[in-house]
Amino acid sequence: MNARSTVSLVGDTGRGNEAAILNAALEAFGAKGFHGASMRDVARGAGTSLSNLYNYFPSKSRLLAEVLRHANDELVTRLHVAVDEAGDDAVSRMREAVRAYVRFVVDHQLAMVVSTNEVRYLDGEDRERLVVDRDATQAVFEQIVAQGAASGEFRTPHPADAARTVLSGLAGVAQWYRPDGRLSRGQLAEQQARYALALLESPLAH
Amino acid sequence: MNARSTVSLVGDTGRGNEAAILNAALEAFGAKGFHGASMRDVARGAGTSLSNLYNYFPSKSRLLAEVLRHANDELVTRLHVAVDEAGDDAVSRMREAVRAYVRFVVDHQLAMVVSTNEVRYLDGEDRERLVVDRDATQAVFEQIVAQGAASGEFRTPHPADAARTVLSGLAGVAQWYRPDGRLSRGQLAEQQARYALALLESPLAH
DNA sequence: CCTCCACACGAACGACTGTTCGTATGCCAA
DNA sequence: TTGGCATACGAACAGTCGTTCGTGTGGAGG
Repeated sequence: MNARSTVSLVGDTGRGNEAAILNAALEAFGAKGFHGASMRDVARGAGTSLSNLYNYFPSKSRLLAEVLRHANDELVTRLHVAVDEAGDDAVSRMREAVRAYVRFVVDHQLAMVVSTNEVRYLDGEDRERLVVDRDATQAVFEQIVAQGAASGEFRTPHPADAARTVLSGLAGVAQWYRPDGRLSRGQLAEQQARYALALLESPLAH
Repeated sequence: MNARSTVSLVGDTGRGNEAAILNAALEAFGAKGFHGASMRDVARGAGTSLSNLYNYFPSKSRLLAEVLRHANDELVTRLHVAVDEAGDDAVSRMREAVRAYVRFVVDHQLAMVVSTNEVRYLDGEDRERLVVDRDATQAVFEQIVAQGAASGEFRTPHPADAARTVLSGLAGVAQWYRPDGRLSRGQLAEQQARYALALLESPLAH
């Protein structure tokens, strides 16, 4: 079945066409890249006029920043819910964190791709804010790995480096995943969880 | 020490300013992205005139294609040398392949970043040719993992998927590596090799 | 000497870019 | 009714884009 979710990243915000513009911007930036997509592309996708975009966002780069912020918020929320609902041991928590991450990639692949590929076009405050938000994601994984290293559940040295490598691999999933692929959403999540636990040298995981 | 190599990706090609143009294009595309960088940027970086670029490359996208082809050629060459010089067992071959890959990332980080981030702006024959070339890289890793799975050196199921995950993680290194980081080139290569072997569930590796 | 070819340049073209301006509509509060 | 505010639009601006054109130079081969 493996159908791609058609749920938009941004739900209604209560401000006229704001959500439509944000989702259209995500589509445009995802399809053509930040500099390859024009504000006219975004307006067309949102079903509104070019000049009306500037009633919501003061510039193109700020529009990108808002798109990325919405994407990261959704990811962080999902991660915290998943980890909170997991057991107390590091293996369980890591497994659930990876599962949640992969499910986000499958549900909002475009958002993930844009997040990793276009973030470098931000500058100034917008960039700093997003870096801080992204560090929060990394901290979730780092803390779990540190816990597992302390308890003996993970035997990998340099927990912080290992956590980053796991995250790097997960982000990579968005680059090659195809909704019509061989594995279902759940199977992919399970497989990635196994890879992560193996990389962390968890003796009991397999 | 960790000094970044200052060796250019493309050596002299025997055709006037060709190498300078290719290297300048790599710098420009890496700094601003394919659509963010202009042909005028490339010309300035190469120390030549805008119109002269078209004596060497018929279009901007073809210029990108040639840059990516040079980068991939260098990577594939290094990989084959490393694997050929390794022992016969899969663990040794994988370790050397990962080491060579990481060393390429360190030596030519910009080329690696551009390869992963800008390849999607190619289309038509240029894109197809690069996909074929990239499959050759993947095949090197897939074959090693398959060998190790058959011999029992690797216990991971679905060798092809595992190989892609390893490669995906290695490509990710280029996104976060900094020459002034804590680890030396050799230490980073060693660490990534350990991660790869652990992910492949190699019982003897650690 | 002459021709050819590789290499180099400045100027220009039409298309497209992000952004601004002036204006209009309709709704809510006073 | 009046005023203000959020939302919406078309037209226009100044700048940049990739690409082409015409021209020029200098060395190699006949």
